Amino acid sequence: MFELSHLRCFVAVAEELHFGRAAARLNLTQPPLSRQIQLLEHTLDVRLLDRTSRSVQLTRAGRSFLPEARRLLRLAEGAALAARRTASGEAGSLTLGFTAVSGYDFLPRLIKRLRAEAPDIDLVLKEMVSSDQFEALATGQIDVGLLRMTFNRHELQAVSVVREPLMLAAPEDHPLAGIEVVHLSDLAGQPFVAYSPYEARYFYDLVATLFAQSGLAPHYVQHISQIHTILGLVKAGLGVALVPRAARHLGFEGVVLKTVAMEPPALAELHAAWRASNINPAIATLRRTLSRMESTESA
Amino acid sequence: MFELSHLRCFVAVAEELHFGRAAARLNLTQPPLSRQIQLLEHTLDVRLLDRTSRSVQLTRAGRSFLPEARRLLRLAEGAALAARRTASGEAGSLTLGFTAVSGYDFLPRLIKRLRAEAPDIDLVLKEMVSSDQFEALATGQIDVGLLRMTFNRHELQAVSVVREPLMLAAPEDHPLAGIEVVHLSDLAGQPFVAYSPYEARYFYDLVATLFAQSGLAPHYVQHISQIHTILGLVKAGLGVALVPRAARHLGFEGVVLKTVAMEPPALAELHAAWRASNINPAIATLRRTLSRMESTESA
DNA sequence: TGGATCAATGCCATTTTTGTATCGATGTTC
DNA sequence: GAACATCGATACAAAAATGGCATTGATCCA
Repeated sequence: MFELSHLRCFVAVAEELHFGRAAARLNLTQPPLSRQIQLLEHTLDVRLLDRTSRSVQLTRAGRSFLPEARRLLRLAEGAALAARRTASGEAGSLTLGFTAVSGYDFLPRLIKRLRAEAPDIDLVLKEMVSSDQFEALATGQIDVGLLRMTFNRHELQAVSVVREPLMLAAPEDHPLAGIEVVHLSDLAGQPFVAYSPYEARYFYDLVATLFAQSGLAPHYVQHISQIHTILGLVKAGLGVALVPRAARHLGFEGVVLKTVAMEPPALAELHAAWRASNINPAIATLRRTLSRMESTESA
Repeated sequence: MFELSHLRCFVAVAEELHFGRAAARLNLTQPPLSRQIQLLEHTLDVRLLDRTSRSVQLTRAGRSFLPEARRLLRLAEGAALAARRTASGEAGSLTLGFTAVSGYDFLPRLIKRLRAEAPDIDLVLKEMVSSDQFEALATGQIDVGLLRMTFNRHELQAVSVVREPLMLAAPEDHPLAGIEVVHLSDLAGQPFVAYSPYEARYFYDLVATLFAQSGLAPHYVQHISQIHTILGLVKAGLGVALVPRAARHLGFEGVVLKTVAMEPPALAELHAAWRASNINPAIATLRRTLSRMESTESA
């Protein structure tokens, strides 16, 4: 497997397209640089550069690899900086992670309440997908996450803050748009804009389970991670989709949302979660706000 | 600077919390493993693990570094795989990158047209920020990007597809919500929900330039990358914001959009761009669709 | 108190990396 | 066409890095 130093060599040659100048830039001589590139290519089993005694050109694979290499080097530098910053100890406030969908309605409501009840809490907001939030909670990068729980995580405490049904999203001129209440069987054979199994795993599973239990096999036409993009594709006529009810707060033009009759209803659940061992006092304040929201408001 | 092999050592020890077992896992003996960890710590100038002869514990910095280390290792593996896949040559269709905002209106319209005019084009959609699209265009990962041009890129060909003014987003119960046409001077002193200088660089610069030219210094309260999240925070009362007119297609509940009087108007411009040397014939088809949209439709 | 466990350190052998010198290929000039 | 310059690859030797064995020091348990 390659090392980051190999990537540095590759990036230098790829940018200079000249082994001598690249070597000078790395404070090496040309022969070891030549050998490092060969090592890298051997490790990958991919030719990254076509070279003669007179010219160096990136192959197609080399051109594809270059931004990846740069990205890895950049992330490595960032990781080193972040480690030093963490070690130096920086005072925190309350860092709140949140998913995109929670930003449509729940987050605004939470923030409004929090500002009214605890105006001295300094809030830092970080949008990230639920899987990234789990890691960020474990490491203390965020204090609280608004996320989708996929299975029991005993190191976290969590409360359910939103339970909402899925609704059908259809173009406003779609046959199903005129029906008051849609049945799952109405979706049979419809082109379907689906969730990405990687980046929107929670919703992908929720919908897949629903279809499996109903014996439906819709025709998937795209896999997308973001709700607003899904609504855009529905608007464009690519198909219909099932989206959490919170999407109605977007008021996406050209798309109608329809109640779907299901028993039991497929509910999308949003949790607020924090690490039990996190001693940040602002978490207790947030928890009180959350419990007051639960008892007085519904999604 | 550290190497990926150092990260492998660290991850093994961090997961095992025992140098002997971690060493066995790496097919090493314990002493060199101990030294590699010391090297890594020395390189970072950060203590990652507190250890006695009896126990190994992650420090706070170590806990923060662990997911970064894992991520780097994962990305490195992915980069190797991707390089091999590229080298083996895979036939493509038309891969289209697009920004989140273009997903609100332009992309759905484009897709609708394209499906009508060229139904045999197999479209692969990838949402990514403009800076990532530039890299993806250069490497052939996407054929065409819907993106914000930040400066002239002579290796790309581009056409402007949307030019839209910024509008003021305010909570519907805000004093400015009742005014028909807002002036920039009305924004003086207002809490302002701003764009992230990293992830929404184009809009950050556009707004910053506008304020600098108008001699305004608003009070920034948050830096956010996604428009719909900005609208959510505006709804929550954190402040007002300037958003591209396309946001009106959202009809975001609780937020009103107001025309802002400016001369010259600050226009947000979206381009379709492709690499001049990309010979994918589907690009020509897309270009024809784009030129027809330009002559018959406006944003 | 003695024995077991486990991370750190010392010393040495092995492996890897780097630099110098040279070779082979290619392009330019006369 | 020959001579020269340029530039990546290869050979050889020296320097640096890595891994293993043996040992030390600290801690825990019976």
